Amino acid sequence: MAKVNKTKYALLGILNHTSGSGYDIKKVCDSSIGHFWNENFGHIYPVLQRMEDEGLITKEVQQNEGRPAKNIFSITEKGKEELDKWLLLPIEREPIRSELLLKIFLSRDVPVKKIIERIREIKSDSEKDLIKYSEIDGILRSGEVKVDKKSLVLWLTTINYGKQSEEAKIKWCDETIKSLEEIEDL
Amino acid sequence: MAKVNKTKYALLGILNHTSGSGYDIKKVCDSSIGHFWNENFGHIYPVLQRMEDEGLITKEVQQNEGRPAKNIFSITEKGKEELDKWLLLPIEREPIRSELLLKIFLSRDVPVKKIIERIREIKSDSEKDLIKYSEIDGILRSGEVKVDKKSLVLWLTTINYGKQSEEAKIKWCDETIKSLEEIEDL
DNA sequence: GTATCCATGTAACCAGTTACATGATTGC
DNA sequence: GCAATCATGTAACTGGTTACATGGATAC
Repeated sequence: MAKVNKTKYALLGILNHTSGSGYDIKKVCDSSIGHFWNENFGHIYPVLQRMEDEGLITKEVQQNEGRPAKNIFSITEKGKEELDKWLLLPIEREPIRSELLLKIFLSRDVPVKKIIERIREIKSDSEKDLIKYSEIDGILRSGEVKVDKKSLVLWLTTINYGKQSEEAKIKWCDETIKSLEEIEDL
Repeated sequence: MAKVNKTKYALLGILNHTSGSGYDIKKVCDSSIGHFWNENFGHIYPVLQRMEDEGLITKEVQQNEGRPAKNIFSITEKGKEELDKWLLLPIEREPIRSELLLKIFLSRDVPVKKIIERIREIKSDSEKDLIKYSEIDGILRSGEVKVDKKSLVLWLTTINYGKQSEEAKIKWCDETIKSLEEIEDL
């Protein structure tokens, strides 16, 4: 079984929400879903092209004064069907690759002090992320963002996922530093 | 900046612990570090070849009666240096791509009941994983596995990471199911 | 007699990344 | 004057996956 192109579904899903250009999609990826999804232009444009060829989306050129023309893409019925089908498919357990855990696992010959330093950095990053999540949560709950109730709930759950993950990571950092300090003389 | 080949360092790290064949390495990947790292033969063999060419490892053919010959690889001084250098480098924040969160985020048109079903599956998977982690933890603590004290502590922290993550995920599932039940009529 | 393990490797393929090219406009 | 934003795209590349090929040994 060949690897599924998930970019396709991500773009389809974003266009299902609002029609837009490749550039617009990239903005959504960087802002709204940046905490769990990323895309880059080098992939977005060719995939949009392919999707148009497959009839999943349609292109409409929009002229703008003083600005470059935009290719506005919209999802078709066929595209909508394909998206819905994918959304109902079980979530694939993708193989994990954690550089952090690999490094820890292999750090027998690294001085314990250095490892602790590294973990402290990780913890500090997580703390910053946690604050960011709280901020996004606040913005979403403030009502500033115009969005239907159901989507709002769904979006909040993705933020909550981030929060839970970071909290767990911080707890792990604390516990790890503690056990490392106990063997610091080794 | 080109993407770094992490397989290289994973293999180097494993060989730094014990010399062995590609087949042996694959076994380590599937068992000891399977919960946070994966490799496949189609990548292991060519990378080992390349590493030998670069002088990071050496090959020795080992003949065995009644079994296929094995290529036993050992890390060289140069390889050890490169590994140590990498281990001290800050951990790269790799872009995350969570199919779970993407699907949730895009599920506006999916019936809430279906989403809840899906989350229950996720929760059940996490519960199973949690049990597995506890089992591995037990084995490591039992003293059955022959390993130096420092490595043992490091390995236990990777297991603990898994535990914390799964616990956080379970908590998220519960909270998510609860908020979805509140909007089930939408 | 059949499945699994041992053991190595190649070929085809695809997803995704980075760098480059182009050029106008707006804000500081 | 400079940086950032708007906007689209291509080319080169690499990392990693899957499928295929081979074949003996062992366990049930």
